[in-house]
Amino acid sequence: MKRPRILMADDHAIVLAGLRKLVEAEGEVVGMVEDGRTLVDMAQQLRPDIVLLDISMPLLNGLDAARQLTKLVPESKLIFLTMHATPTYATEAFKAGAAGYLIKRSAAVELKQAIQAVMRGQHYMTPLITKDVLAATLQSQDGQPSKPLVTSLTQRQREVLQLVAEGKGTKTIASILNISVKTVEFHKFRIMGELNLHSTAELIKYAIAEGLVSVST
Amino acid sequence: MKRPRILMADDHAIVLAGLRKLVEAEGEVVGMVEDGRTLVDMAQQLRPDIVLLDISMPLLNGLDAARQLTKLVPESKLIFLTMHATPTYATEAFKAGAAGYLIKRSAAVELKQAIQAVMRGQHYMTPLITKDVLAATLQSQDGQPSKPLVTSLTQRQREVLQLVAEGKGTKTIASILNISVKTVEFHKFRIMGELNLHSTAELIKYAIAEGLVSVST
DNA sequence: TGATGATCTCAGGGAAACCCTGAGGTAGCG
DNA sequence: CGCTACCTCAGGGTTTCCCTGAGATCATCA
Repeated sequence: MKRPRILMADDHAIVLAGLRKLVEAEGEVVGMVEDGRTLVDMAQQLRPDIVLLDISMPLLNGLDAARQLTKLVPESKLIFLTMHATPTYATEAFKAGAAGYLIKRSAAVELKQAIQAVMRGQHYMTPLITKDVLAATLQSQDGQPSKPLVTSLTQRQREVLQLVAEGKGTKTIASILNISVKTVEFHKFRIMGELNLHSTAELIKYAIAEGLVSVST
Repeated sequence: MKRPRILMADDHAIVLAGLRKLVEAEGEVVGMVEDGRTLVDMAQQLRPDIVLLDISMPLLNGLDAARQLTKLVPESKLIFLTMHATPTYATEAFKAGAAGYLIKRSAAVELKQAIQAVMRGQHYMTPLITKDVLAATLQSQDGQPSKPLVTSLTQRQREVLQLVAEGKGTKTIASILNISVKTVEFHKFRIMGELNLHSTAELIKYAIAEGLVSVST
């Protein structure tokens, strides 16, 4: 197989230098950039086989950079390597034209697998989040597949979730909503099943991430 | 100069693997771990010359790990390598016994400089934030020291709080810390009293606001 | 119209956590 | 030495957690 020419983009310079050592085992690193705008410029000049990029970058974020690159340099395969492990970011990445999605918690060997997969014309997603991504897409077949998962909850479930995240006890929530404690417990149970969460702590962090409640209170 | 034995800690596996390649040019990498608690264990066994560690790590954050390591393995020099570029974290790190502080935006060459500096018994701080650190120090001379961190809690209380906020159950926390469930409950009780909080939900939001844990994980 | 699916409602019940009180052990310090 | 701070743990009543089963309502669809 042809040795791919690779352009790398990450705003963490020291991390980028380290990753280069790993990537050099799989291909030729033709450039390294530290912001999205420079990435778009360099990609047009270098026309690399693979662009390895982060999402969080100055001047232009990785998702918007990807949307431009799919039009400007359609022959380059895009592989995201980011700390974001949420299904929302992953689906956005693929909608933006990505061929691969890794997270920084992924094992180093996944980098090799992803590069080889996209060079074969295949897609690659880190197994660490495939389950969540599938769950998210299945639940939103009709509507936009990239909306936050909170929309898959019912009205009542969102009410309960917010009160839980605000620190209200089960009994308090029951009296606020004029339902029994058992019903509140049931809603929490269903919410956790729906979102694939397994503790009240995760429930609260989810509500915070979705903006249902604020941390400053 | 003696070739230093280095232990590395970062919860981003793929980043860690890349950094290893850089570090191997400066010393012998004797181990790599992905959480703070394993770091403390391994450091006691390996007694490395240098510990290169992140702040954000599961089970035990890097700052608390450093506080333990300065007592348990005082001969090991601690170099932080983190994405946190705020003076607060940097000063906390040095108060916790660090000999070096880098951020992930630092240039790769700084890694070499930091390692060599601490091996000579000197300290190293990335020039990217020295100005801010000095400004913060001067500002805190006259007025109150600006410290939003969880310093009012004891070491043990912070450990429990982090695990609670990570979504671990009381029984799980007890086994991780090798103490009884009752002791874990007691710590939570004292933490809530100390912080004037009244539910696990508020506890979690507090930990998030203080940066003990991240919502995106 | 009857069937179906989605939702809300609630109970049972064992396990676990919550909340508080009391109390012993250890380390540092004046 | 006494004092303080901290960690440790038990007891025990109350509450919540987690899951299963089940009836009621309502909109939609065949």
